[in-house]
Amino acid sequence: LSATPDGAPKQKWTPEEEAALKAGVVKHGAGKWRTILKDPEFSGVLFLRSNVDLKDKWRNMSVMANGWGSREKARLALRKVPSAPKAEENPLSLGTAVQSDDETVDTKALALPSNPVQITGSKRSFSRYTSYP
Amino acid sequence: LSATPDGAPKQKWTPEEEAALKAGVVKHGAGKWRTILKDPEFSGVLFLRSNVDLKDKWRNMSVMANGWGSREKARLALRKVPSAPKAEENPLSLGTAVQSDDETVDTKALALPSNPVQITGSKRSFSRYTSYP
DNA sequence: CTATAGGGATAGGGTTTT
DNA sequence: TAAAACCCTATCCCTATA
Repeated sequence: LSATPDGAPKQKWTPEEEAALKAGVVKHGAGKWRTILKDPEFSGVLFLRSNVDLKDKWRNMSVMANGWGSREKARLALRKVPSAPKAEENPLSLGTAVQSDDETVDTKALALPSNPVQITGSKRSFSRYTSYP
Repeated sequence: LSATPDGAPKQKWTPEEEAALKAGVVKHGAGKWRTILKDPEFSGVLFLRSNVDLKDKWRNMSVMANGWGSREKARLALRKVPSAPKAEENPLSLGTAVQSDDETVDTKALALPSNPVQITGSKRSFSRYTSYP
């Protein structure tokens, strides 16, 4: 029960903030976190979030929209397989009634409108093998 | 993975590339990024990197050479010892010759004349209601 | 115009709390 | 256990300067 000495009381995202984030992504594109933050249209709502916060929140929202935890599953699957005994957890999805109260957090169209971010092409843009640990 | 806006997921530096960069610095000097890149001795390994990439990587390596293991140090210092020790080794796999490295990543002769990098990473972590200028 | 240095933003892995 | 919020930092981008 040792709470962190100070500093980070964990700020939960409000529906207004989530809506502003989504609107910002629609307007400026995913990845333009600082731009979204400086936009006076959203800065009033997101003024206590950082650009990294926006990025993190968007990732969480995207993970939920994209099937089911692709990242965690993949990493856990590649963990050391200690031939663990099974039969202890059976994830029955109960009570996952997603109720949209007022602001429908529609996690459907997380498509970003392809930013006009095109570099002058002076650098290599082709990755031969994109492999990371 | 996800649809990358530009097509540059991220190119992690391989040990071979790091070794080539260090050898290039030894041969041509730090700051001669373009020269290192054009050297046929290293261009075969660093052909996907730009001179700016070399500069950035060298900066990062220099920072690591100094005392900046904040993550490791801090975490290890505050590490709590669990009462139930976990199995770290898995003696199932046999004959797995674990080779850690082929070239000792010697971070010794990073001739950098005192680079006092102090990032003002202070973020406002105030409560919910903060006045905005 | 080209190259480097430096500041700053982003991406992704990791950690803590719920 | 998983999920949400947050942290850490390698990599990448932008701009000023020589």
